[in-house]
Amino acid sequence: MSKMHKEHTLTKNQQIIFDLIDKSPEPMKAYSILFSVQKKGINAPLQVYRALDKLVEIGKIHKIESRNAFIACHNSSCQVAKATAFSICEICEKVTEISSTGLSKYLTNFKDKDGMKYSKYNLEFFGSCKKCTPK
Amino acid sequence: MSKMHKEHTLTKNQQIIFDLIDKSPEPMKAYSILFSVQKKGINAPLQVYRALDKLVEIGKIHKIESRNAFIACHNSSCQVAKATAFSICEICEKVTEISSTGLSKYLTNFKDKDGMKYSKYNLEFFGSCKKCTPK
DNA sequence: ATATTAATGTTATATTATTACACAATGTTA
DNA sequence: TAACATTGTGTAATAATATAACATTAATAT
Repeated sequence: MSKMHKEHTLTKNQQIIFDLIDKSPEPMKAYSILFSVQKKGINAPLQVYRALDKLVEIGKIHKIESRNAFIACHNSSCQVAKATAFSICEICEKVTEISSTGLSKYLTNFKDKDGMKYSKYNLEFFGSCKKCTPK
Repeated sequence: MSKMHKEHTLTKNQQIIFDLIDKSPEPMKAYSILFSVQKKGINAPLQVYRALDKLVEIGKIHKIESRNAFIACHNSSCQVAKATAFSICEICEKVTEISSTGLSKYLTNFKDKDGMKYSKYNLEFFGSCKKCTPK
């Protein structure tokens, strides 16, 4: 039992769409996914959005909110999408999921002064990646 | 010189739209802003989006990415929109800007293991606010 | 004054996402 | 296994969010 979260058997549409996102080196947008899977019989936006919703829900993919795009989860410690952090290069748009135990501990334990109970967070860092930063 | 950021003189459209957002108890969406300001001579989406872009740029308002909505900045320490954190109640959709020196210090100084240089971050916490949390 | 930059007004269009409805597959559970 | 509930599918239509392109005007800088 090394997996952090329950295995879900993906349905056909979910599997097709997950595989596509998982293989993509960059975040994918819903309509670009749609165009890519039309040869596989997925014809309508809703079919894509439904699969995306489910995949996000079970933590197989994450939505990059500032980009309206989706990437596969490569971080077993981001317990079912409850605690996500990304770095985003504003030059080349490369997005990387951050897996820092320190960061996730800090944020998971963070309490605001209003005593609000948090069940989830999403953090997006912006900057320029190593490649795009002039020496 | 108590202000954290340079004063910008807002243009007419910018001022109208800022005032509206500033008075709103909840985040406002672009098209709801558009409907509200049509009596004041702002007729087209682009006029709203242009003002919003500028207001975000100078730090007078922030965009809540997960909601596609905008709130006025009430946090002098969020240096021109470079470092923003919000708490979002998933029940009543109340959004509050978090001003925690500890949090902003921690995140501003955070370095990932790829050595990426960050110039900005946005953090959104989700949960249920005091009002919406059953005792 | 004139060059430059920033903002405006307008039309059209692109992109992102959801509603509504009918039906099929799968999973309980009695 | 029959009945029921739940989840997923397919399709059409439409809503909601955001930008492109172009002409013009206002503000700022030299």
